[in-house]
Amino acid sequence: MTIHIAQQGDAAVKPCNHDYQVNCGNCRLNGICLPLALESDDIQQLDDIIQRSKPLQKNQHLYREGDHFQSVFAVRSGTLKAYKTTDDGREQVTGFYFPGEILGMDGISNNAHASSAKALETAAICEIPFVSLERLSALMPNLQRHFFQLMSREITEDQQLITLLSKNSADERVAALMLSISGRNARRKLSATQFRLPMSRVDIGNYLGLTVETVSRVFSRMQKMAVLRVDNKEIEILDPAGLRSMANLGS
Amino acid sequence: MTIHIAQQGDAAVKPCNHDYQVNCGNCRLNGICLPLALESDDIQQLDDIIQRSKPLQKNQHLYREGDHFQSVFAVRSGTLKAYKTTDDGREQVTGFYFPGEILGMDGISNNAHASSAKALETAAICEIPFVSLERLSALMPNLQRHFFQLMSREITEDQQLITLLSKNSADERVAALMLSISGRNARRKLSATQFRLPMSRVDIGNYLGLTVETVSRVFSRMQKMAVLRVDNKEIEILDPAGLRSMANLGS
DNA sequence: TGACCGCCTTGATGTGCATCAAGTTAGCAG
DNA sequence: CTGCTAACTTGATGCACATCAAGGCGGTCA
Repeated sequence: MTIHIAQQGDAAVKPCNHDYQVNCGNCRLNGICLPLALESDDIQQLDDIIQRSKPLQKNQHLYREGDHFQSVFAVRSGTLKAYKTTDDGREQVTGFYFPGEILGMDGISNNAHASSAKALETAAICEIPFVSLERLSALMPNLQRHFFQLMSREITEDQQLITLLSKNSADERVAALMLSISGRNARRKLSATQFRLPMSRVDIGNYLGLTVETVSRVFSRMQKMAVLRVDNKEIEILDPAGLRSMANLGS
Repeated sequence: MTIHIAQQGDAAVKPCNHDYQVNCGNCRLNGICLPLALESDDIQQLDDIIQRSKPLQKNQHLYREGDHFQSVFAVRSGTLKAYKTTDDGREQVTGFYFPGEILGMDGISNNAHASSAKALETAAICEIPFVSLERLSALMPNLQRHFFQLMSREITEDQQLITLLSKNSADERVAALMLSISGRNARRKLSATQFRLPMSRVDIGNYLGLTVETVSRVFSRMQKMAVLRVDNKEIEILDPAGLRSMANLGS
């Protein structure tokens, strides 16, 4: 078996050659992404159904509410936001998706995407055609189990957000989001205490059911309390314990 | 093939004889419940894994947050509420479950129930052991698909609630819940305009992120506007169009 | 370099719902 | 029936966050 190495001039014959060699087997996210819990033979099969197209640019849509549902997607790099548009034109951000996370599962129930997804920055995406995933799931119990678990996690996370929106103050909501992002960074072996927010204050507010002004004020307050250092989108968590107690979530 | 008819005296040998003859094939909910989209042979197989135990009394728990996850459940009669307890002891109701609906799917991700479920009134339940369901799903593509869809629907419904909590006024929230209950009644061929609320004002408020007092005031206001007739738990929708416009959801 | 624009911050004011408080009604046991 | 309790309603007051308004900062394009 020979391995084809990228060369000058390939671009003309192979679009997207810059990362054609990426696959689930060598992807550094495979410990947290869909291949989790699969044997290497199985990973190979999963890999065969996955499509990798050219990266999404900032603000490009991966799919839009109402689009025919065909695939779920894994984030390989970058960040996306999912959102619904209410009939009176307002937006509700329903989630942020970081590398290694799966989105699009809300489209399964009606064969149409229930929300839109757009890139907050340049993002590389793995597309997983759902019919292939179903076929494979029937053959690979571990994959079926894992996908059930992924959907179940989406449910529990939504329920967390419901509780947050319904019971927690502005301070608590923002603190909880910072902790969530911190934890997801840690899962990807990135710093849990220093990171750059990929989303705007508007998006944060929208996600947390707050206005921009309130989000901004909360950040200022946390900075004054020396819990966070905030420099525009750069965040440093100075006092993780303090932040956790502010979030008031316990778990 | 002989059909065994219930007789006096069976009780001694068969506990729970009062409804031992219920099965998915003859259940009047099979058009909206899990068996939906299955052939009758397949329904038989599904039926074989389903366990029907004696009904839950009002306020009894079906499962509690943290319990080991083994099964998902279908409601055959009665109503349940699912709720989480925050670490500071408060409750967050995450959903109400009516006949034909499935609950417990949030336990799949961690092999432990992420919420508690208790009966709001006497309720008959079908228990579906998850390992059996997985096994069967691998053999029956339609079942696998349908279960994926059910989980996906749970996700989209949670997202609806998120939007409701984050963007809508007290009036809109209550109106949306009334419409939701009305629609779910219609699905079960019951009246869409007259029904009895199985849950208390406290539960409604808790679910919608409001206090009891606010819920009560909204009901009074709607009654004054002749949109609803409210007599304690008895509800009559007098002006469905008005209620829809109050809910301000469009879809 | 300056002018524009999107994004963020900060302050002043307003309001929808929570909170507090005091009945009223329904269900139930005796 | 009488008394008890849980559930609900209604009113008065307060507050967290929205809204309105103005200004600062950073990036980009001519």
